[in-house]
Amino acid sequence: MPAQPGPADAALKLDQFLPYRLNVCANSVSTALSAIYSARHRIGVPEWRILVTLGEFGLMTAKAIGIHSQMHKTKVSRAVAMLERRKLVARRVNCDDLREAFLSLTPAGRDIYNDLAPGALEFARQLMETMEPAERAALDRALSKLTERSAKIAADIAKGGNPG
Amino acid sequence: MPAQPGPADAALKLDQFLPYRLNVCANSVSTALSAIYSARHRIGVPEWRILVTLGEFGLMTAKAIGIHSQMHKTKVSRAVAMLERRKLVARRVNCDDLREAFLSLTPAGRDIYNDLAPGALEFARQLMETMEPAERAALDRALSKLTERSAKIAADIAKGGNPG
DNA sequence: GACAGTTGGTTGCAAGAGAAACTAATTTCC
DNA sequence: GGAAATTAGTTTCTCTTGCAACCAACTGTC
Repeated sequence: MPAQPGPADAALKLDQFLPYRLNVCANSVSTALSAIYSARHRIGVPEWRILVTLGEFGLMTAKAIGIHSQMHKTKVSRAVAMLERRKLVARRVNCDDLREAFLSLTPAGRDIYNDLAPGALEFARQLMETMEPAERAALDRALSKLTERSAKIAADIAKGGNPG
Repeated sequence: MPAQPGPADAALKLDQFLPYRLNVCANSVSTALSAIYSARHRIGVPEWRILVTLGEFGLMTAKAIGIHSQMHKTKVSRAVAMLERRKLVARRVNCDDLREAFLSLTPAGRDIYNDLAPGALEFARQLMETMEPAERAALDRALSKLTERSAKIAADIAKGGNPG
C-alpha cells in the first residue's frame, strides 16, 4: 500500500463524491431551465426567483422574498431594482413602516410569469418522468435531509470549529 | 378560479420546484464542505477540485482536469496558476506537444491533499448516514438521470429552439 | 423625548466567473 | 513544404456576486 503519490491510495474519487455530484447536477438543471426562460425574456436566476415568488404570494417585502427564495439581500435588492426599471414589479411603501415596501407583479410582470410558469412546470415534469415514483420520493427526502444536515455541520464549524 | 393576480392559481411553488431545491441543497452542501477545507488551508472550490483530481490521477494536463472536474478552462488555468505559485502543483511541459503541460501534486501539495481528503470523506459519510441505503441508491441514480436529461434538454434548446 | 441598538434596504468595492480574443504549437491537406 | 484549420492555455473585458459600510426608519429603555 503506497503512502506516497500515485492513484493507488485514492479513496476519494471526485466523480463519485456526493457534494461534487450535487453541484454538477444542480448546475446542469439550472442551466437548462434558464435556457428556457432567458431565451424568451432577458432574465437571470435571481429575477426568475423573484417573479415566481411574487407570482405565488402576490405581495411581499424584499426581506420576505429573500427568506423564501434563499437569496442574499443585496441580490434581491438589485434584481428587484432591475425588474422595477422594466416595470415588471411595483413597489408600494408600507406606511406603517417606511423602511420597507410591498412588492408585487405589475400586469406586465404577471404576463411574463404566466408565459414562463407553464414551461418551467413542463420542464420539471420532464425531469420527474426520468424517475420512478419511489425514486422521486426518495430524492425529495434526500434533498431535504442533505440540506438540513449540511447546514447543521456548517453551523457547528462556524461555532466551535469542531463537530458536535 | 381567478385568472388574475393572487396566490390561488399558482401551481408553481418555488420551495417544491426541483431545480430550486437542487440548487439550495447543492449550495448548502458545498458551503459546508468548503468551510471544512478553507478553514485549514486558504483554498476555494476550483483549487479543491484540482487537488482532488490530481490526488486521484497523479499526472494530468489542464485540459483533462477541466473535463474530469467539469470546470471551464479559464477557471482551471487560474486555479492551477495559484496552486503553482504556492508550490502545491508542479508543471512539466510535454516535450511531445509543447502546448500542453503535465501537472502533478508536489510533496507539499500531496501533504495538503492527505490532510484534507479524510475530512472530506468523513463529511460525505455524515451526509450519507442521513439516508437509508435504498435512498442513497435512489439519489445516486436520480442525480445521474437528472444531469443527463437536463443536459439533453439544454442541448435541444441550443440546437433547434424546440424540444425533440 | 432622547439616546442606544436594531432592522429594511441600498451602495461601494474587490474578488470570482465566463465569453471572446489572443498566443503559440500542432495537425491537415494540397 | 507551406497555408489553413485546430488545439492547449492565457489574458482581457465585462458582468455577477457577496461582504462591509452605510442610510433611514423603527424599537426599546431610561
